[in-house]
Amino acid sequence: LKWKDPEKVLGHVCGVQIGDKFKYRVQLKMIGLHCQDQCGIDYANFNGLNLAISIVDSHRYSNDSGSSDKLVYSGHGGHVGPKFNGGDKLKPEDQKLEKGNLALKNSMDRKTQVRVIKKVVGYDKDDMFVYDGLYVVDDYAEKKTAEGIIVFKFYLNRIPGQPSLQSMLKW
Amino acid sequence: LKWKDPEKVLGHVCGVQIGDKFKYRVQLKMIGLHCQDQCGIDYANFNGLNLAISIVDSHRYSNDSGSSDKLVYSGHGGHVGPKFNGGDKLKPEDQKLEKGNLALKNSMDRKTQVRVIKKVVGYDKDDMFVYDGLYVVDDYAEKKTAEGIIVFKFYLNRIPGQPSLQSMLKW
DNA sequence: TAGACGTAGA
DNA sequence: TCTACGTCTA
Repeated sequence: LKWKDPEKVLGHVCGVQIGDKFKYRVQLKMIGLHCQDQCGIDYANFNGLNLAISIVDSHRYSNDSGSSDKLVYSGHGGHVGPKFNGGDKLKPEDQKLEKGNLALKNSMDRKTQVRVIKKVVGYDKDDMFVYDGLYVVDDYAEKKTAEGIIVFKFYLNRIPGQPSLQSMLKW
Repeated sequence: LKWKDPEKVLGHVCGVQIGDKFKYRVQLKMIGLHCQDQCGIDYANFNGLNLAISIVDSHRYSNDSGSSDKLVYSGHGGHVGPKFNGGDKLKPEDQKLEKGNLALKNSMDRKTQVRVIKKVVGYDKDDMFVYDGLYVVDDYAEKKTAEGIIVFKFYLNRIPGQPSLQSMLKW
């Protein structure tokens, strides 16, 4: 269920608070938080431009985030990341600035909000997807891995004024 | 939900008739017809011996069945079959007589019943999983593909006396 | 048709 | 940890 008006799609989802937890990706889809079954980057076409709507950080790629209000999110594609289906049997390839990667770049250009869902490992003996709130893509870079493969890195910053994930999670 | 007694596990499932249709694999699991999410061969350990319980023919491997009461079912493993996840990017390898393949062989030796579910393509504009009834594994062979890869073929025959799938499906 | 930061069982 | 005859979107 998607609309062409960014104002009705981007940003928070009605009824979902920061810290809300979900066990399955399909639940994120059902409530409209992240409308992709497996893909980490959801996006839609708004008046001819693809903008990112939400991303899920499941730690399948190497997203070395520093502080809690910064997030480094890897682009998708290229069979990058050690936990991919097919594992290390698939040869890594250059990632391309297309699909979700391009949408994230467009979101950077337009400074639009992106919802972030993080997979929290070992919460209450289980892994959970947790809504972390809204971020903005401030920068991106083409990195080269040790094998010489191009991988995109998107640098997101959490929009200030939101309650911290820690406080909402109540560990 | 599995028991150690083959008589309570093998054979028909209470309430499920030949020709019953299901859209999703998970439905087969919920009613106990085939308790695997993705794997085509379900089996369990009965007094130390793994026996096949049910198989799903989704046509991902090349199962060239002849008549309607015969079924040639390919073993699993080895990244065989053109419709595999990862597609043709994964190198095919020899299949091994283990897991589901071994269970099917054991079922052959013991002449135990195996439930068969077939994916029917284009039924009522949709693909459906249809319960086809009970078969027995009569033979198996190690085949070599054109690339020299070992693939198992299990030759199953439908147990006589069951209503035909055609008659129960009411095309 | 191919790709995707899934998911459960062995 | 790895596999597996899935399943949806683009």
